[in-house]
Amino acid sequence: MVQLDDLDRAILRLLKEDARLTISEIAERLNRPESTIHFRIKKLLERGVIERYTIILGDSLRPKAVALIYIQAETPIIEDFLEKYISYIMKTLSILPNVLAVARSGKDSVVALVGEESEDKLNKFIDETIKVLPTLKRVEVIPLQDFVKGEDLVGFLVRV
Amino acid sequence: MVQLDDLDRAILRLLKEDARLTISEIAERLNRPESTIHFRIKKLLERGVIERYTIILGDSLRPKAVALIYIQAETPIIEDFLEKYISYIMKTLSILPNVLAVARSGKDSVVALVGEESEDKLNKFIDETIKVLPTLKRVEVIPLQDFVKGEDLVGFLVRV
DNA sequence: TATGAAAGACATCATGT
DNA sequence: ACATGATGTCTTTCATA
Repeated sequence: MVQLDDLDRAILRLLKEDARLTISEIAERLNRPESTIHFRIKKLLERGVIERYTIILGDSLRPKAVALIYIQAETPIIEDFLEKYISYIMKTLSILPNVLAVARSGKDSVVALVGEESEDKLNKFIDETIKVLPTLKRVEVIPLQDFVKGEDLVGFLVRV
Repeated sequence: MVQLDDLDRAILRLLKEDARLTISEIAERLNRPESTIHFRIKKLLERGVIERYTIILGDSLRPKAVALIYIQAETPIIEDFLEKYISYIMKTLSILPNVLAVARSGKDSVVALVGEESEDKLNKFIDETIKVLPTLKRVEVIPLQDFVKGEDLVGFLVRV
């Protein structure tokens, strides 16, 4: 479906590190003419290989305490209600500003990535805002510390 | 620690959506002179509020099946060995290209975000590459489907 | 810190190899 | 895929408030 050659990949890698590199800088580093780099990036955008450009926010704006929350919904008497439970939970979580990401997990579960300024606030948030949602059967909290890979994930997700 | 006014926040929000907006476009949208926008962005970069610029890769390069893996390490006879177990697990996972993120979780656990082209390949990868690591006590797989928030997380993390 | 104006750098496009 | 040149736009800097 996607055909990328070495040059495409090299360009993508450079832009991933620093999307503000100018075409001439990229051209110089890869020893190719500017016109070629320009053409390639244009194509990568047209093909949707590059979806969009964005910024990663620094430490000062990032929550200091983050955790994954695994939420299992109650099994309703009427089976069709499960979908309603799930979509209610997901929508409610999505609205909250310190919920960084929400995804469904299997038939009856939802996973959320949450962040707060401190551990205390995070625990308070989980107890007072998440655990009180209706139709929950089980809530597991998986704290995340010390990222070894994907560290700037939080700086990418955090809103301002 | 960080002092952001409304203009800073407005700029950050625009850049988060599209970091290729030119200074003049931003200036126009926010009804401020270009030099002011330029000055603000410069300051945001200097202060590290904006950490860096990057690209988000599109669907074609993203793994179709992603899951969180919760890994608990064995409790060693000699307590000091736990740290060695954990750091071995984390380092090993980090090297793998389809492991998108790795973080520690508490004393004896690690969480990894993994992605593969298909569910089959993902399960195969988990069985053949993750579960066979030494010193594991417990491995929980939490599949992620249908992101409702933070959807382009995968396009942000995926490598090329 | 904000602004306006000027200078230089850059992206973009057309054309041809 | 690469080269070149023309064009308009954008960034950057600086003097000033």
